[in-house]
Amino acid sequence: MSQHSGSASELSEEKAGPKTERGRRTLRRLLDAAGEEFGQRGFHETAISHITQRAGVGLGTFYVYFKSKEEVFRALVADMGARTRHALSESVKDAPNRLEAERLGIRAYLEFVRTHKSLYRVVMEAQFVAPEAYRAYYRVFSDAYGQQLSQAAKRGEISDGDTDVRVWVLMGASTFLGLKFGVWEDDADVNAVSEAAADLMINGLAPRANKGDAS
Amino acid sequence: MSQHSGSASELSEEKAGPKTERGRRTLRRLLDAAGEEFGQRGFHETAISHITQRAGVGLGTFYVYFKSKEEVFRALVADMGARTRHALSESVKDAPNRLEAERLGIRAYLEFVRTHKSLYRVVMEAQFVAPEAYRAYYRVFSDAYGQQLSQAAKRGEISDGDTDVRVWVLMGASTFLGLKFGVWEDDADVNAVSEAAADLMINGLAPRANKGDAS
DNA sequence: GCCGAACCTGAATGTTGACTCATGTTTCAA
DNA sequence: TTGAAACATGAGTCAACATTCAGGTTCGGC
Repeated sequence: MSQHSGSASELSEEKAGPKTERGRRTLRRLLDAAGEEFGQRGFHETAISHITQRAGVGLGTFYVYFKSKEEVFRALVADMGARTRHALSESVKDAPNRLEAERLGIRAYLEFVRTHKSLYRVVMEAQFVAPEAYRAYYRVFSDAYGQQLSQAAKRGEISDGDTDVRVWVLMGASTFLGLKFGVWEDDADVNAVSEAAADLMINGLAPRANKGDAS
Repeated sequence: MSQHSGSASELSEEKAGPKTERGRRTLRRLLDAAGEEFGQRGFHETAISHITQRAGVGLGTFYVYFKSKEEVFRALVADMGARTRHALSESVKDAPNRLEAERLGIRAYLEFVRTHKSLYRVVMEAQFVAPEAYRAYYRVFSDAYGQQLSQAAKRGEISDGDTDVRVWVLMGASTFLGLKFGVWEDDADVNAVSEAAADLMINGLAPRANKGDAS
């Protein structure tokens, strides 16, 4: 209901980025500043004036680029989603099989979180500030992830099992590892952590049948 | 610095619950109302007046029992921690071994989340509203969980591995399952979900060596 | 060297809501 | 019965922003 924006040509409902170079630069400054502030102080502790000050622009300028505080926040969540997906698919690109892809994925994810702590916190806070954006973030993720797992199972690279459940178990594991070892303890050995985690995800907790291991 | 509360006998720094029955009842009403409101609308969307109205008391009464909005919130997080720990240790009480305990724990956790959605959301939001309480919540959890895993490994009931990492992987998995199948899709089959999850945690993704399974 | 579009600005507005406090009311031990 | 401790109350205070707006400034094509 209430879908009457006026002009008939804009189906996508308002968009249109900056027209000049100056505008694009200002937009980027605002986005970066917002990411830092939201990530550091959280959504509610961050005032628009904090963002504009950090960006080095006037308060009013903010509203030239965004309709509201929530809007930047949503933009940041979407941005983080795109970047994360990109980083992960890159890191997994030439994995020989799914188990190896998992291993690589976990490591890449941890490293990515470390180098994007602010945006990572933004995504997590989105659960409360922008629930729809949060769900969308994980929906996109889980859809792609589920595809991969199903196909791998079909190929026999991994055992059969409930894909949906597996996806959420794996995303949860990565997310918590990211929080603990990426954000809170950013001095931990990423390598060791991701190896241990991958081992658990691949082999489970069950005791190994035979201890003999040929190199 | 600045530790001069006056009376010398109060080492624990302010506490002292209600003295009368009336007081205890009012306190409980406020806590319950706060849990509901915070869980439903979130910390920042909840006004103290919402809480007192739901509790059926005057606005000022709130401040008879709590020093601030944050304080109730923290109390709720602590309460949820205690309840969750209790529910889980009960459910796992007579598991024959650790793998079985994991299976039971996951199911119990999911069920618990379903029946305590509001407080569950409060705990998650604590990450941003009361970070210290949030970390404490997981610290207590992971300490106990780590103990269990280490001992089980020593007993040979589970394979060896980095306990700290495992604890966080498992907590993350449960938390996300709780969010997805406990809060968001509360019509999913808890049984199926927890079985599938337990299977993954216990056996991992790796293809089973021999398909033959003797009952 | 001019014009309109694009962009910039920060003082002013208006709302919201946590917290205070002066004033009751209830309880209960003596 | 009584007085004081415990409890209850809600109008009023006050600071903190999000958002608006009326009035600039800069830029690129001509």
